[in-house]
Amino acid sequence: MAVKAPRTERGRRTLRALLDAAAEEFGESGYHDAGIARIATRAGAAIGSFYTYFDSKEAIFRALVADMSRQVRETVAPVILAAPDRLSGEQAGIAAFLRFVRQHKALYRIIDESAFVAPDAYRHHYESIAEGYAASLVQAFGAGEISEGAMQVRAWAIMGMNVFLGLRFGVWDDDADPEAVAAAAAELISEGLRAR
Amino acid sequence: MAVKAPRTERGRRTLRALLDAAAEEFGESGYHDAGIARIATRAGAAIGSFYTYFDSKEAIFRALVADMSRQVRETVAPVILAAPDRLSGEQAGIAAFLRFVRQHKALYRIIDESAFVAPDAYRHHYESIAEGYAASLVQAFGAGEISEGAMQVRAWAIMGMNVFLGLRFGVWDDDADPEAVAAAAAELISEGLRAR
DNA sequence: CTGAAACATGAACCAGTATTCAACTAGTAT
DNA sequence: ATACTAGTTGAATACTGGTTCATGTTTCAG
Repeated sequence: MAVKAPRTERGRRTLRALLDAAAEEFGESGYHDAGIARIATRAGAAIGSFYTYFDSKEAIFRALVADMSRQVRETVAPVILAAPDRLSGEQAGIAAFLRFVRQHKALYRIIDESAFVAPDAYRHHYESIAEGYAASLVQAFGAGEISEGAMQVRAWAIMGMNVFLGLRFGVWDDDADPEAVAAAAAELISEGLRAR
Repeated sequence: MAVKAPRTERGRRTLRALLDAAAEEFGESGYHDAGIARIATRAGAAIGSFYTYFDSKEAIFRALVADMSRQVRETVAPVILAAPDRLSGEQAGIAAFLRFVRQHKALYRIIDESAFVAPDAYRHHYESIAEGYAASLVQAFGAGEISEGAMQVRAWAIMGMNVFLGLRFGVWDDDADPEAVAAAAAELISEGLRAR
């Protein structure tokens, strides 16, 4: 088993501390330069305790990816769903995503790096988002809100947009106004570039 | 110096062979699992010869990123410029990019991984593309082809779309028709999602 | 209280691999 | 021909850092 479940309260605390410490360490140093010893130290635990809960460096990394994947979806999805229609939801979703990225830069890096450390986890993350996204596009089409088109392609295109905007205006640049970026992006998605 | 210039024809051949071998090795195994010894073997050279031309593993990786960054731009940019207008150029550009990715999956992976191995190189790659992209959008706006809007944001958004479509329909999925994907994406960029 | 299971500890181990280096060969200019 | 420079070689080195493990401590059910 990659991750061993603790049986006491003390164990749960240590496990939680290790996960939090790992998020910081991986986020700051990247997978390669992150060290088990440093993760343990950050968590106020010994190296041996690390191996009480995780089989390997990769195991804790995968656990983190799953954890964050869930966090992103649980943060953004409700915001989109709360909107009155798909297109206004778009803007709210992008803004929510940008704010999330700002507050969790480390986590964002980790998901990106999973493309190389744990490709299957990475793929699963984006495929599950794309699936939900495509489904909601189909629904919006049914409601007459959006035009006909290849929803799979659209879902991936919009996801890529979000990810790059998150990188550029969330991780790299702290000053840009998330709402303004989201507005420009949402307008692109809704109306396209063509002059009217 | 990170990369030492050869002084003879023989040296240039070896350097070239090492770069090609490194592209294969990094592409197949990723930065971490790639080995200098294996790169040298693939190139038909000795380990020592590797260090005749490159200071370190990271040095050859950076050299590759720069090399590929150039290749991508030199492949896609002319296709876009050859188009009669910005919007039809968009579709041609996406299709060209998808085809490029298919033919150079390894290279594509390397640029992506540079985000973690050589963040400055990664940033430089996308910033230089975004810059050219934004400039051409401004020009298209001047020509009355596209609407007003934040060109920086648009450039990054469209770049992100391309990258994700490249990943999903270029690297992961060989079967999808690049032209069809490009058409759907270009239509999204030009017209947006809104039903008319 | 008591014993067993869960948990904690960190020095030591060891595998993998980037890098060095001293001896050698090929090429070239004078 | 000679000498000098560029290029080649791969075993040995050096070092990093993930993982193991024997020993000690805490928790808690009965």
